[in-house]
Order: sequence, then C-alpha cells, then structure tokens
Amino acid sequence: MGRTPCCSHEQLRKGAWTVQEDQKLIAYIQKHGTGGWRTLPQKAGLQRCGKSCRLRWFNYLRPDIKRGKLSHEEEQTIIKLQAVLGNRWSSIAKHLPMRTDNEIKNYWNSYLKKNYEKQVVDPSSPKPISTDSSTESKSSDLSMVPSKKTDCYEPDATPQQSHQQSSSKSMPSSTQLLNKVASKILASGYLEAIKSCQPVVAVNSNSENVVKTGIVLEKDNNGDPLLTNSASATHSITSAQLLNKMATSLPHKAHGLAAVKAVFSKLKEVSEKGDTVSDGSFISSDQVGGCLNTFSPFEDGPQLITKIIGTSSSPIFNQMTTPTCFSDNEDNWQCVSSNYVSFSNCAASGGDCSVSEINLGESSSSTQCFLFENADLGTCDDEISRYIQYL
DNA sequence: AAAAGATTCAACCGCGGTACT
DNA sequence: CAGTACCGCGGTTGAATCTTT
Repeated sequence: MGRTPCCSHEQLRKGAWTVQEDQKLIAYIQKHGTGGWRTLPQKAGLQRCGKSCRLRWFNYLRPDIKRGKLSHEEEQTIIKLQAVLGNRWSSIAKHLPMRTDNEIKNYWNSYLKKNYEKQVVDPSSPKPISTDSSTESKSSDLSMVPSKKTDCYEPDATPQQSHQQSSSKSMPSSTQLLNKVASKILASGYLEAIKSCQPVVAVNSNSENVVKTGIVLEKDNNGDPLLTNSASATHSITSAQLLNKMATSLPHKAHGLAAVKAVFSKLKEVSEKGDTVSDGSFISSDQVGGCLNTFSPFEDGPQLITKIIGTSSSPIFNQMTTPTCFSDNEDNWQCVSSNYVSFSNCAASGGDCSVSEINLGESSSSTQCFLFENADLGTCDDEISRYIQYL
C-alpha cells in the first residue's frame, strides 16, 4: 500500500515542545476541535508534523488527563489488566480514567514490570476463569477479570466491578438473575426493613450511561434513566431499582455500610438457595478521586455470584456477577455489579488467556467472555449459540 | 563536588486498520 | 480493486533528571 511519510518535511521541528507551540496548539484545538491532524499544523501555524501535534495533545495538553504519580489502586489495576490484555495500553488506559496509554506504558516499562516480575513467576500466562467454581474460581482468577471504563474508579474491587462503558448495553442474564433474587427479597418482606429510609439521588449521574446491578441505564432526552432491558422494565420493581434503592437510601455512612452489607448478605443468602454459589475474595478500601468509599458487600471476599449453566460435571459456561458499593462526596450510596461469562469448551489447555468482548445477540447486547488465545473461535460457536439461546 | 550509572517520560517512528477516491 | 490519506497504536529512543559512588 502506498503511504507518504508523515513527517518528511525537513523544515519541521522535532524534539521537546516549547510553551509557545503548546499555546498555539491549545488555542487552535479550542477553537476548531481535534481531527485533521495532517493539516492542523499549517492552520495552527506550527512547524510540526500532524502526528506530533496529535501526540502532544492527547498525551500532554488535553485538559481531561491526570498527571502525577499513579495511586496504588491504579498500579494494581494496571498489573491485573496487563496480565489479561498484554501490552494493549490503549485498552488498559480505558480502565484508568484520565490516564494516557503512553503514561501507563512508561510506568509499566520503567517500574511495574520490574516489581511485578519479582512477585509473579509467569505473569504472561494468566489462568482463565475456571469452569468449575468448586476448584479454581478464586481470587487469583478473579483478578484477571477485566472491567469496562469506569466513571467512578473503584480500587481493589476493580477491575471486576466497574461501570460498563457507555457503548455497552443491557446484560440480560445478569438481569434475570438479579431480578430473580430481587423478587425473592421482595417476597421475603425484607425490603420493608429499609423502606423507611429516605430516597437519595444516585451518584455519578454525569455519565451518559450508568450500570446498576448489571443493567445499563441509558438516559432519555430528559436525562431520566431509561431501562434498556425489557424483562426488567416489566418487573414491578427491577433488580436495579431495588438494589439501588437499598444502597442509596442510607443517610449516614456508618449506617449505610451496615445496612448495605445486610442487604447483600440477604442477597447472598437468597442466591445460595438457588443454583448459585459464592466464592472469591476481595477487601473493602477507602477511595480517592471521585468515590470516597467503596467496599464489597461481603467482608470475607469478593463474593461472586457464580452461576453454572449446564451441569456441574459438564458446564457449558460460567456466568458471574460481581457486586460492589460505593459512595460519593455526598455520602450517597450506589451498588454496581458487572457480568462476565467464561466458556469452558473454548479453552485449550496451556494457552494464554485473553479477553474478548463478543457480541452475543442483538447489536445492543455484549458480554465479556474469556477465551484462550490459541482457541479457535469457530469452535466456540456452539457454546455461544447455546448461551444466546439461554438468554 | 563531580562523574558515572540508572531512571523517567516526552516524543519519535513505523506499522496496521480503515475510509475514501 | 488498488492506491492514497489519515488515524491510532505500541515499540523504541534519547534528553533530562535523579541517585549513587
């Protein structure tokens, strides 16, 4: 394919940018926006190549990036995601709001890689989520679970309990499970115990879409939440509404923590009566930057609700839901859960695990799936088809 | 205080993907 | 269908800075 060199002009400047150049670039982009990088330098009066301008803007000048040392939570997220995604820095960066791929890449190469390799024998070969919850689906595996981009970052609980990216849509299987649980909680009368709590506005409403208990809530033209899952919409009270009502109707922090834990303990109890099991481990921690507090409802671990589809001896796939709760500056509490699926028969032993986001049905439906890199995607068709049928 | 070595990180470079003609 | 243009990504470089001797 023919390709002209991007920066062939000898008169173009290279090297460190001056303050004047930065100002020119900022002024131009503020006026005209980004894009058209090839012609931008000329229009902006810069003796730079377009690629250089783009890089300078995205990695340094744009206003929505956070600079400075990465937090411990961010470090952990990078380590986890790097194990799953490899050196796909732009993908990793999507999970770290306000951080650039270049910054993450540099941080990994200069610091994390060395430190991490001291701790892990073979970080390049993470295990997939086990298809047998009685054996391998413990915290080490869970740490490989990727997240979607968060608008409110959660430390140790991340990456598995993030909000879904705005491009993602409903998660029907999660919804089914949660609605099932919700209906049982409703039937038990447990909800009555918290009905006296005052309603509180949900946090993080600045995002375009907010995932609440596995259901993506889009906003309508008026900015009001819009349920995208018809099954939920027909419920008298959806799981999202129920759990968020529980979680956000708590006026005081101490009371809120205790109450939300109680809610999820109940949820756990109800879940275990059905065809679900719980395991895993993660701990609560305070949060910085956006969310003040976040915790797992289960003190003794990140308690997945793992649902084996098929039989325990011959699982077709695992379906997992990971709940967490967090609050904003106003001490408004919200609960979130994310949904993941691992396909057992697509896994070829000994291969590296990768994460693929597969569209499992209508264009609006996507679920994170765990596959082995050396598995033939074609062989997964059957499993995926069965999963779609299940949904 | 100065030289040497190590580290950091902004920037460069080439390639792949994709839209357009 | 081929050529071209553009964008974005990831590997690499090298100047600046920091640390050690």
